[in-house]
Amino acid sequence: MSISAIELTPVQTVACCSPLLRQPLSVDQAERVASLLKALAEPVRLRLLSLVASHADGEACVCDLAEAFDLAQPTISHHLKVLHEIGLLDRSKRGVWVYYKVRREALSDLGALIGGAPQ
Amino acid sequence: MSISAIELTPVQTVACCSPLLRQPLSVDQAERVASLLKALAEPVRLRLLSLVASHADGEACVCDLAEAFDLAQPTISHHLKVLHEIGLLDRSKRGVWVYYKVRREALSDLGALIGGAPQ
DNA sequence: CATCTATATTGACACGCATCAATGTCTGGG
DNA sequence: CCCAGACATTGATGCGTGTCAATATAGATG
Repeated sequence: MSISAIELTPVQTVACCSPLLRQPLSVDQAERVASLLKALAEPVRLRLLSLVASHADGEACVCDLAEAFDLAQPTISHHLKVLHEIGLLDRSKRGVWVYYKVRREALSDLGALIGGAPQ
Repeated sequence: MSISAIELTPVQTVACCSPLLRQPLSVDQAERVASLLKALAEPVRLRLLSLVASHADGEACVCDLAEAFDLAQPTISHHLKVLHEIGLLDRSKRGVWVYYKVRREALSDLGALIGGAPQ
């Protein structure tokens, strides 16, 4: 159902935008950026991101992550799915385990979009 | 109820944090960062920010801003209040008009927190 | 095939929040 | 003093979403 063979994550579709303050955002741009930020703007997901990043090899399986929270396993899976779908987490299945890894480039693109070009 | 006489905006209370990925966020840190991002993660507020920034002198009054949206005036006031309260917009009243101005430093702090230190 | 474990999906519920109409507050002018 | 205009506050409503229990899927092992 994707438009082309090239798969673009939501992050990539806005990473090209001017920094927030350079010119008025269009309605479409604002909605795309907002949905990205909404995905980040959740305490559990923020902790998941930083936990994954701090893990050995920058990777962590769901079982490692779920231990750190007082939440049901489906809830953790849900949050990981959200982060994966917007392109902030890579997902790789090895055996029975699923490993997630932070896409640092995506996060820094988003940071630059908000804070202005890092240059 | 603040800890000291120095008034810190929500942005300033997290701006000192390590970048998101350097070490696992505490529960408290995650909640503070999340509430900041929630304030940003709204299409109307994103457009308001970029509109104010693009306005002459980097300032705009509510009447200028309200014109750009198909929303009731109280809704715009509500969004401006949210952005002001987290420290992303400065507020100054002159006569009957209220002018808002982007605190660029606050935004760039937030961007750095997400995207890693701009260095 | 049967079973166990790791992870994902589904459906339901409760809570937060964007929005509006109505009303309040403040300032300037006649 | 009263009116008009700019902006804020309040209260109500509908929708989005974080959470869980229950269930499904999929890989490993015997």
